[in-house]
Amino acid sequence: MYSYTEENYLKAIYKLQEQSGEAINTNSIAGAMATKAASVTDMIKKLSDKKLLKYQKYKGVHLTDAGKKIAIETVRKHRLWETFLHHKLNFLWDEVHDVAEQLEHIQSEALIDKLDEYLGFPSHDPHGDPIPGRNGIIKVTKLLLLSDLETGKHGIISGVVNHSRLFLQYLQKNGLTLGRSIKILEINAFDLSVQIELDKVKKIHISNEVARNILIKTK
Amino acid sequence: MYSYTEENYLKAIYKLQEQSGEAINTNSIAGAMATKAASVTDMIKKLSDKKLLKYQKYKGVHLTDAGKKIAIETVRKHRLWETFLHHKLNFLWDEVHDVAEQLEHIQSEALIDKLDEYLGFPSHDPHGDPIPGRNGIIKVTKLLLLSDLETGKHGIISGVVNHSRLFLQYLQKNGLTLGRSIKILEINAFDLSVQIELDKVKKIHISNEVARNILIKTK
DNA sequence: AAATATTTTTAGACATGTCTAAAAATATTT
DNA sequence: AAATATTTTTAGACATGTCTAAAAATATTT
Repeated sequence: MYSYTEENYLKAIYKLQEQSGEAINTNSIAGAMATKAASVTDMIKKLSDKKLLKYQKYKGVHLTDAGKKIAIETVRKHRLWETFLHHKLNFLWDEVHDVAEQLEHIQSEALIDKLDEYLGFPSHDPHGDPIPGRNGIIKVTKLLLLSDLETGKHGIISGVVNHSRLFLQYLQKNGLTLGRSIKILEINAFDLSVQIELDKVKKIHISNEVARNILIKTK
Repeated sequence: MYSYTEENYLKAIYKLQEQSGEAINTNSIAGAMATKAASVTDMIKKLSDKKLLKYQKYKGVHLTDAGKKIAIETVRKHRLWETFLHHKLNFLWDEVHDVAEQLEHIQSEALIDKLDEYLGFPSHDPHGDPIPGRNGIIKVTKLLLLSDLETGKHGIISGVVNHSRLFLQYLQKNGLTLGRSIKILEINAFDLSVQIELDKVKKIHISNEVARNILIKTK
């Protein structure tokens, strides 16, 4: 149907669009795709010809419904595969992305449906990101940044902002994994670092930089 | 490392080589790859430059050790994925090939090793074909064609020659699946069709055409 | 508003893999 | 062995996706 490259462009544009809400410019796509602006312009024309996005020269781009559908399907596949790799094959949560980046392009609806069922129709991937349903609907849970919680508040670690391996490994090492309960003990007024209680027993001190990248579900 | 296309050529040449033992000519590769002889010549040159095969103009081709290694790795991946699809995702044995054809090109040694372990280091795929080990060694079991068994002989259905969906579906429908025990009751001298006893209870009549495509392990 | 900086597009090139049509080499028939 | 048939290769083209360098458009500074 669509090439790997096309799917990757659509996915990248979709993610940029979700963040900014506005038309996406050539350079930001080039950044996301690790390619050159000239290449982006070329590809944009192709995707525009295929009615997957709307394009006005020099004005940026936004996905059509058809383009968005493909982007979401690709995200769905990616997150289902990540879940498989983590839950079934025991990959660590910082190891799943690169392989899923390949697996997401396998073309077989039956495969994805059966995988979904095999995994028990998971709602979230190993990083806490929601997995779109086969209908393309994404159930978004309202999460707060740990850095935005006040002293005394508590909640459950439910996602990450930064997805880099370095950050994920740091969290893993310090037991700051999905599902852990946390409580804010003290916020340092000087550097905004936070003292937290993990799982009602362990005390941990984290920087504001870290706190700004952890998503918490409060009840 | 190597492109999908390169891996597919190497796999095709490997399989032709296993069958014939001799140098493989351009046309037979074109047939196996469903492409034109001119395209094969082009690709052969590239693979030859990369030292994956030996090539003499007009004389045909045979794989080097390096080429054979890649071919076997690709076969290993293909058969492990087929096993996964069948055993874990409940694909029928005639449904696994096409998806595995895509999955075999995913590049991650860790993935394949973990998949192998997850599946319990299977020795054979859903069609009874041996799965090469990570060291590239293929354990070949000596099997006989059902059509070559004499009256009164018995054994276990352990493989198929023809891998077409039509044939696999026929076998499935008639209960002629891997692991079933069979005994030759009578061979029709006229058309060489065979009356067999399946699992010591059911009597089935199959044509010689079918018998020539079922592999039996005799003790 | 003119000058300058930045972003985006265009033009032309290249790599990979494919093809058709014609030429060359090899195999088979007479 | 010459004629014919078949197989293989070559030449030149095309599609996809990428790039560099230059041109064009837009945004920002003065």
